Formats: sequence, structure tokens, C-alpha cells
Amino acid sequence: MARTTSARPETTRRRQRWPGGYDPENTRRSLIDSALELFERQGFDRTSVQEIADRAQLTKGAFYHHFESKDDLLRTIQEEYLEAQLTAIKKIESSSDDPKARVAELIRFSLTSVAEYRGHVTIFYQERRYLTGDLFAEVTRKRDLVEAAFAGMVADGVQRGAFRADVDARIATFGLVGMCAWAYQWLNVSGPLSVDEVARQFSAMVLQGLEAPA
Amino acid sequence: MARTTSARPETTRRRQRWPGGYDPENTRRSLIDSALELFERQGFDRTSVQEIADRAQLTKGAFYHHFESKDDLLRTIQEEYLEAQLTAIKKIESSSDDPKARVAELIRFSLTSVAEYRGHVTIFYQERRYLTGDLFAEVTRKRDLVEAAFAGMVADGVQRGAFRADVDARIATFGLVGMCAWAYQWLNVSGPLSVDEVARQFSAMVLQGLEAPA
Amino acid sequence: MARTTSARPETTRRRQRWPGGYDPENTRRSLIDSALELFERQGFDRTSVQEIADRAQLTKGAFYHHFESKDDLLRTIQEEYLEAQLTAIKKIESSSDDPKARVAELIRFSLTSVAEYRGHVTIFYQERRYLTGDLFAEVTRKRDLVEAAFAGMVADGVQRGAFRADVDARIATFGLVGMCAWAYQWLNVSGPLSVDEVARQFSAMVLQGLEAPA
Amino acid sequence: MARTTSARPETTRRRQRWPGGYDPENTRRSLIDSALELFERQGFDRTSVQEIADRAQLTKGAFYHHFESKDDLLRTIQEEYLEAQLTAIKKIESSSDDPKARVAELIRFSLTSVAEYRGHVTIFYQERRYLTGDLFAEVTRKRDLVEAAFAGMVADGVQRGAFRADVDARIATFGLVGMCAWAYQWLNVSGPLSVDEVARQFSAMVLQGLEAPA
DNA sequence: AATGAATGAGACTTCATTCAT
DNA sequence: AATGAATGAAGTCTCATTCAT
Repeated sequence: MARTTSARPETTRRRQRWPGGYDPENTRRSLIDSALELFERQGFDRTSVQEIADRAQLTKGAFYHHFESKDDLLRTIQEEYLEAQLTAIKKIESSSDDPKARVAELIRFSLTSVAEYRGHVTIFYQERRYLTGDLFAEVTRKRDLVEAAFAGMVADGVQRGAFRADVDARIATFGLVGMCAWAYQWLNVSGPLSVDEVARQFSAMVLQGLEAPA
Repeated sequence: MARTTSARPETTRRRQRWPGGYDPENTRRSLIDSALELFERQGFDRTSVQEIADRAQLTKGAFYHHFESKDDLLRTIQEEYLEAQLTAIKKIESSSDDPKARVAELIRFSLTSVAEYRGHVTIFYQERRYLTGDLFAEVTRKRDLVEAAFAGMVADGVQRGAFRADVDARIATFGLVGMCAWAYQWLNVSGPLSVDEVARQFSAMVLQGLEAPA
Repeated sequence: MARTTSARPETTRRRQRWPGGYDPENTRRSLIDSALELFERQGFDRTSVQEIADRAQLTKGAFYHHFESKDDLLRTIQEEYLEAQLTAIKKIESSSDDPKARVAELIRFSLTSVAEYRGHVTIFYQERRYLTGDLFAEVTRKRDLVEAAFAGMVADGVQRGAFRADVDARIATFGLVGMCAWAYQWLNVSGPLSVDEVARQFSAMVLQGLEAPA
Repeated sequence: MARTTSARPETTRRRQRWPGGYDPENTRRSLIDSALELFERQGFDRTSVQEIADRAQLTKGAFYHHFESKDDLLRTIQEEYLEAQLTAIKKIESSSDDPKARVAELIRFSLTSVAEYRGHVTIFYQERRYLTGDLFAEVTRKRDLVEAAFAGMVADGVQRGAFRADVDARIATFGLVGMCAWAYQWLNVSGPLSVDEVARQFSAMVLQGLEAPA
């Protein structure tokens, strides 16, 4: 996973220092990474705690030492992702005041997330609809914040005359989000086009449209 | 589900032909409908065969009389959906020769599918990535056909100069599909905008873009 | 267990008629009897569902086909016992009007229960304090009814002048119940004294007291 | 628990003798008290070592530093209780020579124990039947001593003509013990009657009987 | 003396599936 | 065509205990 090595190098998995000393932080990370990999490939429900532990070369017992339940792990992953989203969104909101530039940046950032957090994103969209109950209250709250921020930027552009008034901001946002979210199904970091190039094309499509200029 | 009742006219709910008062055709349909409802709400893995049978007011035994396995039911649902998609696509392909009109029609048709086949669509996207093995070979083939048809229409438009050449047809198709597919997460038949109106806005967005005309 | 052979001969365990026909009633009974035996010997918590199933020569799956949970089985056993208690109490209440005779009968009946329903009684007293939650609401209600009936008979005797007025009816009842309940720890059907003889001695003790007459 | 604080005068809560500020004596006591409280409320099997440690604001590690196992703690509690019983019984045996006075004292002492050692008593009776193996050999021995002492006093009274000869001493003892033991299920220190008053009533009941004097 | 990470056995439970009727 | 008893594999989770620090 690109992310664990590039985006958070300080937690790069070291060789188990045990026996000779525990490294709980590292153990926890191993479990999360193991789960990300498996959930992405097989889905949350089709992955057993046993498999997660096995892949991290730990025991089920260790898993339950670090997480209260399988759902607790899912929540952890979701929060990790949403936290990163929120941070990025704040940065975008403050980086520019131009609606078009902002939307372009939003698209670029969304696709980059999909590429870097592939595991998180896949899980996020797959389990999105089943996150209920107290355990996920905070996740739901953050998810709504992220979605509201997306909607806010589009609505702002419409209000300030940068975007066509005959397109409902809400609908446009859904379209935008869908385009980007869907990328988790196909976007390939090692494909022929770079993620930035894909983002550029999506921006062109959303802002200027597909029609060949007259 | 609108479709399942409309596509199955009363004539097929024919008189019971069994001494005990059985109606196998109808029983089978009940099970599928029950599953659609439950899968949509809770997901495939979180729904048990028992629940499906219960909801159809039948027993597990009856379920296994009509389906070889839970996966067989899933396949049935996927094929039902893909069959309808293929039919519609053929109609679109033959209905017009204008790339823009075709894409607009593709969008309209996709959103209509989401609205009408909500259950099928949800399951389709949720389980899309896990359909492997011989059982799903046919499903996979049909899915690829549908996706190729989408890609083909966009590529055709580019080739014929109707769409901008600086946008990769493949990428544009993914964007288009994503926008529409994503609708299963939010599209509300009884919402303020009709499905056709939403389709019109999506078309505007994809073809002319969001930017306010100068 | 005396009870299954004498008190309810119609359910005496037949040889498993399977294959060649199921006998769910019998299966259920086997599981209950197996549990009674094991719970009595090792306690509820120390007995696993696996052991219960093994002893009944069935599988865990069969267990869960007949009971919703281990607690459901516990509830079943408690209700079986309380139902028998309630029936007996009603009979005692209507059999005589003499307080002393009634109390003597109560003692005799209590000890007989202990002897016949040894398993039920042991479990009843062991788990008595932990039966909470909706599942056990009915059990708790019946238990209270039984206890109220005991208290009522003693109070009635005091009120009608058959019992000393300087002994609190509530305290006397607790003493009476304790004497009898405790018998599950020692009463031995094949001991030197018959259950009826033990009951006679308890009655003498409770009614006339231990003191040698002057 | 009244006892644990009164029987352990402040002088034994001596100054911490450990560099880190440890007080092993006190720690051990905390664990026992925590366990007493929890075992009484939930039973031995339903209480985990983790809970015991938590309630004492310690860790599982500390628990295993002070006790070899959960059973070792149980044994400790049982011995604590039986030790106190043995001491009290010796005192009763030497305090009077009159069988009736002795039995009255036995009852008073038993009920007082139940009130003061509620936790110990509850655990004692609940786990009574499961204390096997070498670990509990000593406990079993002491338990038998206590029970023999009870039986002895009653038998002595019969032999000396103080108690009726037509009541089996063994049965009478069981009745007596049952009455008192059972009190752990209902005896309330802050109830309307003092423990001494309850003891007086039990004595009257056992010695003179419930029947109203002619 | 105390910590807390880790283990491993075993607990309860679910569930797709089979099969005699 | 439909039933429902039974199976067996697997799943989530608990917990007493060990051990390096």
C-alpha cells in the first residue's frame, strides 16, 4: 500500500522486535494494514478475524487485545480515512477562492485519495450503507461533514455565478462525487495515465463538458 | 418493486396447477423479490437464506427447491438485470445515430434503471467484484458486453468529432458510468426532481460542462 | 432422573428412530435431560453446549435448531419446574383448610420436588439470582407467585391463630423455605430415610419444635 | 463489607514499604474485596479476572502476582470464611453447656455471619459443590469440620435429653443449617428486623415450633 | 511490585446445505 | 412442490494465564 510507506513513513512496519520487547503500535498497524488488504480484496464480511490475524502473523487473541471487535477495526479504518479527507478539504477550502480551481482541486484530491487509500476507500464505499449504531455515530458525522463540504463548494460556485444556474447544485455534486468515487473500481496507479492526468481530464469534462467546442 | 410487478402480468400468475395448491412460478418470484428487498437493505452477506424464506412466507426447503444455492439466486438476479440492460442498450444503439443524443439517452436510461431496479442495481454494484468462478462466467460476460457498449458509444462520438479529442474516451466513459452508477446511493424516485429531470441535468453537465457560458 | 421415567412416562426416551423418521419431540427431550444431568453435576456455566449435545448424541446444530440459546434452554427448564410447582401449590391450597396440615403438605411436597426434580431444583437455586432480562420475565413472575403462595399459607395460619403470633410470618416462611430448599444439597432418595419420613420430621420440627416435651 | 474494614485495623494498612509506593498487603486485600463484591453480584464463573482487577484499579498482572490462579483466590476466600467459622464455633462450644443455649447461639452466629460475610457466604454456597482437587483439600477438610460441629451440637442435645428423641439429629441439623444458610438469599441488614431479632425468631421456631401453645 | 502484550483453548452462535418425508 | 430436522464448518468473541520488562 503506497500509503503506509509513503504517507506515513514513521509507522513503516519494522520487523517484529519480539521477543525482546513488544511494539504495540506496530502490532496495531500490522493488523490494520492486514485488514485493509483483505477487505479490499474480499470485502469486509468475507474476511475473518482469523485471516486478518494470520496475515499479520499474530493470533486472534492479539487482535482482540487491540480492537474491541471486528466492527471496531472497521470504524478505525473509516475514521482514518475520513480524518485524512477532512484535513485535505480544509486545505482546499483555504487554498483558493476561485470556484473552478477549487472544484478542479477537489477532483484531483479525490482521485489521489482513491489511489493512495485504495483499501480505505473501497471499504468506505462498500460498507458505507451499513454503518449504524452508536459505534459509528462519529463516523457518520464526519462522513456528513465531508459530503457537506463537497456540496458547499459547488453551491458556492453557482451562487457566485461561476457555474451554470440551470444545474441543481445538489445534483451536480452527486455527479461529481460519483465520478470520483467510482474510480476505486478502475483507477490504476500504474496505468498509462497518471492520476493527475486523469484528474485533469475529469475537470475538463465536468467544467467544459464533453462536446467538442464549436 | 415496480418492475417485478409490471413485467410479470397477471396472466403469468396463472392458476395453481398443483394438487396442494402450489404455484411454483409465483413461489420462485416471491423468493427473488424477497431477496432483492433484503439484499438491498442489508447486503448479500448479511442476509441469510432463512430470512429470505421467512420474508416470502416460505421455508428454507422451498428455497433450495428453486435455487441450487444462495449464489445461484444471486446469479439469477444479476442476469435478470443484465438482460434488461442489454435489451435497452440495443434499443439505444439503434434509436439514433447522433453521439450526443445517444449519450443523453444512455444517461437517462441508466438513471431510470437505478430507479426501477434499485434492488438489482444495489446488489450488482455491491457484489460486482466478487463474482468469480464458473457459476458467474455468463454474468461476467454480459457485464463486459454492457460496459463495452457504453465505452463504444463514447469512443464513437470522439472518433466522429462530436466529442473533444483531448479527453480520453476510456476515462470519459468511466466518469459517465460513475456518475450514473453512483445514483443508487442517493436517487430518490419520490424526490423533488423527476428521474428524467435529473438525467437532463447530468447530460448538460457531461456535454456542456458546469461552467457558466461566457 | 426419576422424573422423566415416572412423572412423565409418555416422554420416556425411545431409541432414536432416525434415519427412518425424525422425532423432534424426543430430540428436544433428550437435550433437556442431558442438560439437567450436566447442569446438576457441573453447574450451568461450566457446562458447554457441546457437552449437552454430545451427551444427547446430537450435534450443536441440532441444539440450536431446538433452542434459541443456552439461556433459552435454561428458561425452559426453569419454567418446567415452576409450572409443576404452581400446579402442586394449587392442589395443596384446595386440598385442606387446616394451616398445620397445609404446611406439613407444603414441606412434604417441597422435599418430594427436590427428590424428583433434583436437576431442575439444583439449577433453579443456583441460577435463581442471575435470571434477568426479558427472556426470564415470565420465569421471574412465576417464581414470585410460588414464593407468595408459600408466604400466604404461613401468614394465613398466623392470622387464624394456628401459629404463634410472636413469630413474624415472613421470617418463618424464609426459614421453612430454606430448610426445604437446602435439601437439594443433601437429600438422597436412596438414603436410610424415605422422603416422606424426612418430611414428617421436618414438620415436627417446624410445628412442635425441637425441644423435648416437658 | 463491614468485616474487611473492621477486621483489618488501620495499623495493618501500614506505610508503603516499596520505592514505587507499593503496598502489597493492601493490594492483595483490594483484589479480594473486589472479587467478593463481584462474585456475590454475578457469581464466580461470570466474573473475569479482568473485572476483578479493574474494580480494584489494578491490572491483571498484579492479580497474578498475588494469586496463582482464579481458583487460588477462590480458595483464599473460602478459607478466610471457614477460619472465621471455626473460631466462632470453638467459642460457642466453650461458652455454654446447655444444648438449647448453644443451638440458639449457633443460629445467631450463623445469621450474623451471613450478614457480615455476605460475599463470602454467597460464594461459599454457590461454589460449595465444585471445590475439588488438591487445591481445595484443605477447604473441604475445614468445611467438614464446621459441619461436623453443627451436627455434633444437635446430636449432643438429643443424647442428653434436651431435644426430642423422635427427630433424627442428622435431619434436624440439615434443617437448621438450611434455614440459616438460606438467609444469604434474603437477609437484609438494614431491614425492619435486626439480625439478632431474626435469630431469636428462628430459635423460637426451631426449639418451640410454630404451633400456637395450647 | 506491577505492567500489559500476547497466547491458545474453547465458548456461544450462525448458517448454507442436505435429505427423508 | 414443499417441509423441517439435522449437520458441520466456520465465525466472532472471551478469558485464564504467561512472560519480558
